[in-house]
This record gives sequence, C-alpha cells and structure tokens, in this order.
Amino acid sequence: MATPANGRGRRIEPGKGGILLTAIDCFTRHGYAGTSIDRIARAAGVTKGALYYHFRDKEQLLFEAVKERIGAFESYVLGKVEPIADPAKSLRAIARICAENAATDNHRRFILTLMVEALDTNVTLSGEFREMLRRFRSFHRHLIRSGQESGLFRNDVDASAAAETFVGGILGAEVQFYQDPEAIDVRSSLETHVDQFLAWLTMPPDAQRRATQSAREV
Amino acid sequence: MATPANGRGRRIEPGKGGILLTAIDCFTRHGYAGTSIDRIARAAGVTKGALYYHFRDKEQLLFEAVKERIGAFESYVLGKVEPIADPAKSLRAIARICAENAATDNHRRFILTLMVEALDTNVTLSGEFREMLRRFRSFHRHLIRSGQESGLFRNDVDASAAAETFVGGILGAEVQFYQDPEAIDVRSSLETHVDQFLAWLTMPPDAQRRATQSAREV
Amino acid sequence: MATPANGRGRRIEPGKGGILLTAIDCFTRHGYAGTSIDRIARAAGVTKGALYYHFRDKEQLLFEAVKERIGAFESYVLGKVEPIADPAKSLRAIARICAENAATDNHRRFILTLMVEALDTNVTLSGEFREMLRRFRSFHRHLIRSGQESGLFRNDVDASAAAETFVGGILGAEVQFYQDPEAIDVRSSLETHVDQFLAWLTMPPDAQRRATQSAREV
Amino acid sequence: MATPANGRGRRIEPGKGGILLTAIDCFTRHGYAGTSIDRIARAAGVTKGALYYHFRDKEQLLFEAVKERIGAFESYVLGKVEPIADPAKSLRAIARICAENAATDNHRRFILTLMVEALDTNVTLSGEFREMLRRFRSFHRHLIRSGQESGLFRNDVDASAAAETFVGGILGAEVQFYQDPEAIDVRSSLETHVDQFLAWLTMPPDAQRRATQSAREV
DNA sequence: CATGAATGAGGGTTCATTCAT
DNA sequence: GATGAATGAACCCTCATTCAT
Repeated sequence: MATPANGRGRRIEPGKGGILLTAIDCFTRHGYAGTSIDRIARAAGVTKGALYYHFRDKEQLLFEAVKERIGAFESYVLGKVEPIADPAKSLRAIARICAENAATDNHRRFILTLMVEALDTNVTLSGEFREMLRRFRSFHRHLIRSGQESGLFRNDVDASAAAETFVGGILGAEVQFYQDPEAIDVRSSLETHVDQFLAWLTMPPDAQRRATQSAREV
Repeated sequence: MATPANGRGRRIEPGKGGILLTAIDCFTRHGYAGTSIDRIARAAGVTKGALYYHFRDKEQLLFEAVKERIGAFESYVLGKVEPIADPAKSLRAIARICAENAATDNHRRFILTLMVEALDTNVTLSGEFREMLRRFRSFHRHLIRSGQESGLFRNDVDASAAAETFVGGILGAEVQFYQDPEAIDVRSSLETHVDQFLAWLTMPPDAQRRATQSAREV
Repeated sequence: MATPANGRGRRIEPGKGGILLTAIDCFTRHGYAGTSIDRIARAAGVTKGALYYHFRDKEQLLFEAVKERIGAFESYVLGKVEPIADPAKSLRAIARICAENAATDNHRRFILTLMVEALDTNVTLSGEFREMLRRFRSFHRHLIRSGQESGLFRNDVDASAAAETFVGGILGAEVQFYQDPEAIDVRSSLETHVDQFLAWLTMPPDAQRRATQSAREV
Repeated sequence: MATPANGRGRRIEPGKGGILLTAIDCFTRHGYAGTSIDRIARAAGVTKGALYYHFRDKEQLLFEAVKERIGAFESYVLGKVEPIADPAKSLRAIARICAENAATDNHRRFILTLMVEALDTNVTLSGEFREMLRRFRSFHRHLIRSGQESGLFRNDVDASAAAETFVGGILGAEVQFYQDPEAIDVRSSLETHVDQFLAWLTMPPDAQRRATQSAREV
C-alpha cells in the first residue's frame, strides 16, 4: 500500500502535500492565471472537491505554494552558506546555488515568474515576495558588512547598495536565462557576475579611484 | 471640439492609435491575462466591436503593443547613445535612460512584466522578447568591444559575457524596483551598477590579478 | 417528487440524457446553427455550465445526438424487418416505418435536416451521415439480392442501382413532406413508391422489354 | 474598360448583379448561416456599405438569390422540355437536366440545401420553396396526364401521386449524390429512376395486376 | 454610390466555486 | 474525507447593421 505512481512514473502523493507539489508544478509551467483548478486536480489525481477540502480557494493554494517554495529555498541557502566563514566564498556559493537551481529544477523559476505575475495582480502575494526580496538583500548586506569588518572588502562602498547590485545581477541573469536558455549559460554568467562583483569589492582604493575618475567624466 | 478627456484626466485618442495606447496601459497595470477586452474598450471609450475592427484578436493587440513599445524604446536609446563617442559614457547613459524610464513612465515595466508572463504562455511573443534581449546584449557587446579596441577597457574579459552581466544588472535592478519601489531607488541602484561595472572593466591588470586571486580561493 | 414538467407539458429529464433529448428536439426544430447553447440549456431547465459539464462543446453534443438517433432508428428498423422472411414485405415495412416516423415524431426529420446542413458545414459529421446512408443502401441491396435469388424479383437489374432508387424515393418523399405537409401525404406517397418499385422488380421480363423499348426511344 | 477579373481569374461583375452571383456562390458553399455579409462583400470585391446600398438586409439578399436561381432553373427546364412532344421523353429529359446540373454546377445544390435550411428557420423563404416544389410537381402531373390521355401511359394511376414519386426520386437521388459523390453516380442513378418509373407507367394492366398482387400480401 | 469606422446584441466557452450525497 | 453534478459570472469573439463623410 505504498503511494501509487501514475502512468508517467511520477509519484503521486495523495493528500494536501501532494496537491501542493502538483500545484507548484502547474503554476511553474503555466503561470497562475494559466493554471485552472481543474488542471491541478487532474494532475494530482484527485477531484476538485478534494482540493477544496484542503484549500479554501485558488489564492490560498497559491499562497501556500509560494510560502513552501520560498521557505525551502531560504533554508537550503542558509544550510549551505552558514558553515562558510569567508564572505567572498559565501557570495560565490549563493550564486552557484542559484545557477544550479535555474539550470536544474524549477524552484526559482516558479518564484520569479509568479513574483512578476503577482506584481500586476495580487497585492497580498506581492507583499510576500517583497519581504522575501528584502530578506535576501538583507542577508547579503550582512555578508558584505562582515567582509568589510574583517578587512576583506573595501570600506568605501555602501553595503546596502552593494547588496542591491549583487541580488540584481542574480535576478537579471536568471531572467535572461529563462528567456533564452540557448543563448545564456547561467552558470558561467553568474560566475562572471561574482567575479566582477568581488573584483570591485576587493579592489585596492587607489586603483578604484583611478578607475572611476576616468569613467565619471560624463 | 478637442479630443475629450476621460475621468482620470488622461486624454482619449480615438481610433486605432488610441486603443493601442490604452491597451499598453492596461496590460502594464494588470498583465495580459488580467486585462479583459472589455476593460480596454471601456478605458479607451469605445465598444468591443471597434476594438475588433482594428485588431484581429486579443493576441494581435498584445503583439502590436509590444512591438510598438520595443521599437520606441530601442530607437530612443539609439538616438540618445549614438552621438556619444565614449563607450563608458554610453553605458552610463543607457543605465540612466532605463532608470529614468522605470521611475517615470511605464514603458520598460510593460516590456518586463509581459516578457515574464509570456514565458509560460506565449511562444511566439516570447520569441519576440528573446530577439529584443539579444539585440540589447549585442548592442552592449559592440560598445564594450569598441572600448577594448580603443584601450579604454581591459582586453582580458569576454565582451559577450560582460554584456550579459551588464544587461542582467539592469534587468535585476528594474525587477527589484518594480517589486519594492519604496525600498529601492532605481537611479542610484543603477548608478552603483555602472560604477561597479566600469570599475571592473577599467581596472589595471595588476590590481585585477590581485583581486581575483584572493576571491577565487573557493 | 416526480420529474417536473416544463411549460409546454413535456417532461424534463435531468442529467445528461435529458439534455441530449432536449438538444435533439431543438436541433430538429431550428437546425444546428439556429440552436444556441443557451436555448438548449433553457429548454432543458439547466444552466449552460451543466451542459458543458456533460458535453465538451456544441459539436460533441450534436455528434452524440446524431449517433443516438441514427442508432435508434437503425436498430428499430432491424428489429421490425429481420423477422420478415419475404423481401418484398420487408421493403414495404421499411417504407411504412419511415412514413410513420415522418408523420408522427421528429426522428427522421432530425436526421435529414441535419444531414443537409452538415453538407456545407461539418466534414466529420457529414462522414457519419455518409456511412449511415451507405449502410442503409447496403441493407436494401441485400434484401433485393435475396429476393432475386429466391426468384421473387427479376434478375436483370443491378441490386445496387435498385437500392439507390429505393432509398432515393424514400428520402425524396420525406423532403417533400417536410417541405409541404399539407400537400403531401407521406404514407400514401411512400406506398405508391413501394408499389411502383415492386411492380418494376416483379415485372415479367417480356412486359419489361416492351415497356423500356417504347420509353428508350429518346 | 471591360469588367475587371480578380486574381483567380473569375470575373467580378460589379454592381447588384455581381454581388448576387457571389452571394449565391457563398450560400451554396457555406449555407445561409455560415455565410457572413463580410464574406460576400469580400468575395464580391465590394465593401459592406455597397452591399447594403443594393440590398436591404441579408435576408433580402437570400430572397433575391433564391428567386434568381429558381427562375433560371425553371425557365431552363421549360425551354428544353417544351419543344418535346413525347411525355416519356420529356420526363427523361428533365431527369437528365437535373443529373447534369448536380454533377456539373451548383445550381440545384444551392436550391436543395437552402430549402432544407430554410425549413427550420425562415417561414417566408420556405413558402417560396414550397411553391417551387408545387410548380415542379404540377408540371410533371400535366406531363403524365397528357401521356395518359394519349394512351402512352396507363390510366389506372393517379397522376398526382405519380408526379410525387417522380419528383421524390429526383430529389432523393440528388441528396444521396451530394452526400456521397464518390459512391453515387447521379446520372446513372437518375436514369435507373426514369427507367423504373416509365416501366411502371407503361406497364400493361394485366402484368401490373399480377405484380402488385404478389407484393401486396403483407 | 461607396467607404471606413463603429455598434451592440448574442454566441460559444471557461472556470472558480458550491453543495447534496 | 471525497465525489459528481451544477452554477453563474466573466471572457473572447462574430456579425448584421448603421452612419457620417
């Protein structure tokens, strides 16, 4: 009496958890508006009634899906990065996780596409994503600041602004990759991003001064 | 006898052009799926029939809107950047245009949100956006390469990869701003992005060597 | 607690079967294009949603209606005719069934009108009707051939061609009746048709020879 | 300045007549409900406005089309048959005309399909077709009666009933042909019909008596 | 005479949601 | 817990028709 498997070999977990996973899968592939309750129910191998027994409505299903995914991602990152002492290595690890994630499974794509869709659509959900991004930036800000305190990173840059650009670079690489997976190699793209970011952060002040001087003359 | 203004004070231009502008506005605010034909028609002050007189279906309306907007953005950027001789100043100008655009009107937001929505939804349209991004990267690649040839930028970085990170940084800053306009200041965010990018690109080789050495030890 | 009756006194059977019967009725009276889903739903006492729960779309509703009706007619004819040994009596029985059907209920009219409407409209459905007519002709061909083998019918006519004219006569009588029920008495019209057909089939060869001789001189 | 020809080489006659011919063509191919005013206008190479200038509405267009076609057919038949003295040859000629018409152009198909479509739809138009069929039967009744008076046809059959079966046979053959042109050869089918009809009409009374006797025992 | 633009009613279809069993 | 049937609102789209120019 193990959990049955459907025709295509994917395991169908019954009950609330299974429905949630199926919903995540559907939302990732077709977006929120493009996913009907019927489709989720059919894909999960349950009836619509069962679905409505577990979730109040479609929106709540989305909420729980989003929360599950955000939580899973964050705790995964934390688990991987926390043991690392060196901030530079931590940043590199995060970028690598994101690249791996984008190239391999759909977890981050789910988050990113739904985030943009919610932008125009769902205020509450959008708030959830906003908090997530704030936490993400805050996490990097702490990393960067600790790098500055330990003398690894230069002190003359604002940690907040640096965190913003770092997170932005990750998001932008992902967007470009999802949009054009044939032209973009996320892994190397994100590696370049980190290289560039760390080069800038670890740059000796004098070299930096010379560099910006020549560039700022606009 | 002037063209009348609607309740929210925006002028209603009748005819195909007016409908298109209204549609862009609606799509920007509510996404494609979230915008009903009825809504566009009402906002444009015409009936659904009129809308279908000018556009074959909702998708074609979207297509024309997207093409209009992409074309307008690209020619605007070209017009502003082409007269500039210095590649570094060009990059800075582009970032400034994008920041201005994001903070002021909805043109880039329209493109970005619809691009992500089309990802899971509309293959043809997604192709359009893919081409747009390729052109955008290509444009930057040429800028960077010309900087390298003139000795302004270091020669030991791949222009393609650099273009990718530059474009990614812009997209990422925009996404973060749209998601959380109160926490993010696009203008300064993008300025930091350019600073960092140019610092990296104009870095003297020796400083660069030291920087990456310390960072690569992962 | 019995099933309720609608305004016109016809009993409304709920569920899929009831909808199908109502649909047949509507299609018969107003044709396919002239019958809106709304009309069927209203006549069946359900909402459009219920209708779409049971049938994929309007066309499938038509398909099931047609199949039901064709099947019912064919099995009815078979049930009545098979016990009859004499081919001549069988032909007469078929004509009588069709006449009765045309004069009494709408079953054959449904088939005939939709068949003609599908001609210019629905290739797949038209194929269904084509097969039905082929089966009908084939059925008669077998009857006629068996009459020939038992010596009842003359042997110098092609059974296929005879089946064609017999079926044609039935269809033509029906068309004329539906078009002008006041001027046409289907029952006697079809009786004349059978009389004439059997007279020709059972004609002694010599009389036949004389008859055609005089007629063929064109 | 001759009338221009369109791309596919079919001549477009401008003005009312050209529109009418185009309409007939469209109605024949797609039925009344399946033909939009737009389609007719485009096919005729005029705008909808022009069409509404010449015809009050779609129904009137149909009316004029039907009248034109019925009139053309009737005067064609009259012109061919009136010179013929022999009623048997006349009947044969009519059948031949109908077969030729069905196999060659769309004139009779137009009449037949629209007749059936109007049955469920358009009372007035249906009246037009009813009158047409009455005239057609009446025409044959006269032919048959004159054959009876001249001793060619037997006198013991009702001319009206005979006309009914004759016309019915023609209609039935046409229906079968339109439904299944690959299986049905209208020309030979109608020839068999006439053979059979004349055989019956010219049958010597004694043979006829024997024939029906054996058949009537049902 | 003819056109291009626009209307508005209605049609087919989808879908989140409810509810008796 | 779960199901099948049903609802009703909304959506995209078509089409006969009108009208100023």
